[in-house]
Amino acid sequence: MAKPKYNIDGIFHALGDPVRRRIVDRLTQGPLSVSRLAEPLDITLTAVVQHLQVLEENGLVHTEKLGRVRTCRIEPAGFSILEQWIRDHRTIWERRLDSLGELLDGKEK
Amino acid sequence: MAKPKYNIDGIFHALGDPVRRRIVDRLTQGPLSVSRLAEPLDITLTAVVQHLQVLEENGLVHTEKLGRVRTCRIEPAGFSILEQWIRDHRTIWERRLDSLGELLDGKEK
DNA sequence: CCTATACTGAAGTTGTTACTTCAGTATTAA
DNA sequence: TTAATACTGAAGTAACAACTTCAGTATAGG
Repeated sequence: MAKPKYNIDGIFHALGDPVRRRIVDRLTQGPLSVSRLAEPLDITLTAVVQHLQVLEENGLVHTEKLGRVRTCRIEPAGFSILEQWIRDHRTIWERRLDSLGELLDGKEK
Repeated sequence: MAKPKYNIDGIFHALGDPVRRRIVDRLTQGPLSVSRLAEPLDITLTAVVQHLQVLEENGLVHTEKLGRVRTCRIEPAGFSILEQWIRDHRTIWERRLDSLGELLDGKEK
């Protein structure tokens, strides 16, 4: 599959899709094959593979094929880039976090 | 303008666009009017307003109109949701951050 | 060997997104 | 009161994104 680009643009884009975030969520509980990953998602295997490509291109997931099974696992690189972006920007909005408590309480995850 | 939704889906989508991130970057240095914001971006004013709508709908920017000028500033709410998402997921990939140093060194911002 | 499994790749469809143009409406300033 | 400024809104276009179908290929098991 394609090599990771590690740019913040693609990382935001990759994580902006709910299916891809769901894939990421499931992978945080351990590695899975493509077809195991696809089971609970009601889209075709092909679509899952396409999502995995996006995730892998952006350094969020790493996959490796052994025999006929491709195993997928979380790749921390992309997440670190994202975390770094947040860190770089946090100081600025932190100043205005004073009256934010009530907002966070009513948030959705 | 539209009211913020505060969902992680829209927040990732909003920040996935380089023009919108550039707007955010500029606003972290202080509030600006729509036309001042538009100056360095070589797209139409209308396009800038559309980007601002996306940012505002997702709680990343707040705008307020006084007279004929709409002033835009950073809104911490959306960023906090994002930060929370990262926090919720970080522990999982942290375990695999061992051999990551070299990756982060060669990264682009 | 033969069949099932686990993907892979190309190509097409549909909806969404980023952008444009153009024609407005308020404000402010002269 | 006129003209410039600062947006606003509707409508259209082009590119892209998410998905599908279908027709493969490679491996594993019986």
